[in-house]
Amino acid sequence: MENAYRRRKQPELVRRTLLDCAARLAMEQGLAAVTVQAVCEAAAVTKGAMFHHFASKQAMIDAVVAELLEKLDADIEAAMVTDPQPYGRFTRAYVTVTLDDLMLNQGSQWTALYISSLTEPSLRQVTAEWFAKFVRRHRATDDHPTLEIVRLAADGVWLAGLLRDDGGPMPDLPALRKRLVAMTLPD
Amino acid sequence: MENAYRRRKQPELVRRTLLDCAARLAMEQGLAAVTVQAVCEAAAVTKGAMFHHFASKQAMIDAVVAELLEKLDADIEAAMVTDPQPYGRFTRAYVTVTLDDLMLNQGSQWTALYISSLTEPSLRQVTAEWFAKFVRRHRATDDHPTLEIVRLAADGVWLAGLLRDDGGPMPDLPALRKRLVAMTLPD
DNA sequence: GCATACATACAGACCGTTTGGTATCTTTCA
DNA sequence: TGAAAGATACCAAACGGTCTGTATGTATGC
Repeated sequence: MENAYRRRKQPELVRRTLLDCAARLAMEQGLAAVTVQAVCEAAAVTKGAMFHHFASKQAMIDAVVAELLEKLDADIEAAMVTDPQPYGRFTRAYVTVTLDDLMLNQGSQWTALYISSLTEPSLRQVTAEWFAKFVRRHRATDDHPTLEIVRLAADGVWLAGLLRDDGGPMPDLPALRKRLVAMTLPD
Repeated sequence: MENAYRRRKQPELVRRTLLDCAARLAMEQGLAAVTVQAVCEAAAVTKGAMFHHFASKQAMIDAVVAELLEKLDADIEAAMVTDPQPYGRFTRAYVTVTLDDLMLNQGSQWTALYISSLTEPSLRQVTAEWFAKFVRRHRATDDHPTLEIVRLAADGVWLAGLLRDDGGPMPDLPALRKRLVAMTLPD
């Protein structure tokens, strides 16, 4: 994004870059590090540009979280369509998507941001609704107490992933995934 | 804490009040709301007083988190000494302390703060070490994969507790507690 | 009377946001 | 077809506010 002033205009790219930089900052240094200045500096644009694309800083952060939830949405949906077994289908998808993300990209790309969206009161409601939507939608196939425990455990893995880089204990993910998935299958 | 200037000096009380107010702010409005000004205002003392008791804002927050972890420590230890069954003793204590806290005080007193201590990079390491300490210490009795799943599920309940007030789905805690504890017992 | 426990006042940095201007892009219409 | 006109994209600078932290003053407690 060099020589930004006189270059060709590329609004879509700038917007994307801003969102990506904001997400990266939140993940690597916490939500507190997501200042307008820091994001713009990382994206190599000025604050004016940022405020052209987003009405406020909060609007930008909201957009980041919304994108994150949409991505999770899509991943879960994709995992579900290939699953022939109805019982526990959503729970299985939830587990696989969660653990696979942690296993694939070392840096646990979304974890910190996702958890951050829970601590910030302004973002809590969005995530709460997103989550409630799923539970409501799949009540018919995923209502068993054991399945709930599996989902809660998957959430717990998110947290463990946060501490991973700081010497926190990290479970054997492949084995854990296997075991959790097994728990979602009917006896 | 009225008439602060000419009242009797009570350093211990002031320190306590500051810590309590900082914790309350973090729990109710998120860690971002914990500014020196806001804490001092809530405690009805001046910044001078606060900086007399704590070397920096970060030192104060560290103290809050340290207290929280100490409290958890004590609660877990207390739950363990009354447990005759060695196998899974720590995991059982972890589950009961976690869920009982959420069940007892509606507002999930510590949840938000605890999660914040995971999100904020400056606090992560302390919590990671605290957690690793436990796992290390009780490896002999709590190393089974099922026990790990139970602990992860308990962590997941922390997260669910965060979303509770915003309409997020909340599990039936007494039933869940029963079921998780049952999973920690040898067959 | 000296250390401790505060209050007061202030400094300097950084925050999100606004403003005003200058590019580039797109549409319109002669 | 192309030039004028308007909309959009972006920069640069500055504003008011709030942030943490410091320096200094003043009371209390032993």
